[in-house]
Amino acid sequence: MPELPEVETIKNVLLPIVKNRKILGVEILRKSVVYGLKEEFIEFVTGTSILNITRRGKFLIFHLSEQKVIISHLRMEGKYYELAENEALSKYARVVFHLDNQTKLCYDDLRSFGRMAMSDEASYLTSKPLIDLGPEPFDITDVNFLYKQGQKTKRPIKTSLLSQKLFVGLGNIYVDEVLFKSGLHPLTPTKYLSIDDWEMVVAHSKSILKDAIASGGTTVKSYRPGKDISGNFQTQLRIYGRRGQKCVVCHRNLRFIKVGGRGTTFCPQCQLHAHSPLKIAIVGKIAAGKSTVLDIFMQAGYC
DNA sequence: CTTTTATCCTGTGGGC
DNA sequence: TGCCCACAGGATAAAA
Repeated sequence: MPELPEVETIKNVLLPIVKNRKILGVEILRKSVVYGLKEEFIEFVTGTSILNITRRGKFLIFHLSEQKVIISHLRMEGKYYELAENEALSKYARVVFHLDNQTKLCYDDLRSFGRMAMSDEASYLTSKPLIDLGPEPFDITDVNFLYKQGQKTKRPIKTSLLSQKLFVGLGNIYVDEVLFKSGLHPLTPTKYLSIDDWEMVVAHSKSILKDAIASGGTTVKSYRPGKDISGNFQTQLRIYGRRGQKCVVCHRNLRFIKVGGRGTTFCPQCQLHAHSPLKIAIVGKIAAGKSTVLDIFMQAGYC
């Protein structure tokens, strides 16, 4: 669900609400959401205070007293919100933190894909899962490492960008936006990207993510950064969710394919395959298989 | 080592 | 209406 701008927004909305609150108790309503033993987690958190909340990629980091840290990932549907102690929990509440001001911090997760893990200040950045993350997009000043890393794989560029290993923050929505703006076909083998391509990918990632943060994120389906708050970047999406429509730039029919199992919308005119011929002739007699071949090319998004 | 596949869950919407 | 299937913003462990 949430990508970098949504997690950043959630962090900003949540911090003033829970900062310096002491956690009096914890209820775990779905134990699979917490790594390790339920009792261990409750013991770990109870009695600590929430000193700060930060973000690393799409992970939320709760900094507690006693050098304790909770790493929280919302995956598709996770969300945090505060309720008064006497208010009823939602059907999808998975973890509830009881605070010292008659309120409770609720973690809701319809699909229960989200996870929370215990860690500490000394090691959370250098142990899994954060250890494998690439840099924050806003910290990138030199794209050379991306070019070098990219040379090693022929995986589709979209898959590489979603992996969070080159740099963090892009999910299925923003990666389609970035590739569209960069004029790159989502199936382009990563090794074919030039230094200039990487410059463009990084520049557009920064500007799109920055604009999305300024809009409070994108509200698709159920995302809410907080109670009664929703993002509105969805009005600025130029390619994501426009399946079946025409390109906002060239007015050709947009194409929808699967890349690494993820739904992908792109413009066949504005996003050409890098380093592939622009024209191919297919000749043959009737029933020789020309249209079959054409279908395969079209399926792959070459024409 | 890299890359692909299966999996964790629940709900919604389209087609028949 | 009911049923079945495809799809949904993500990451990870296991398998290949």
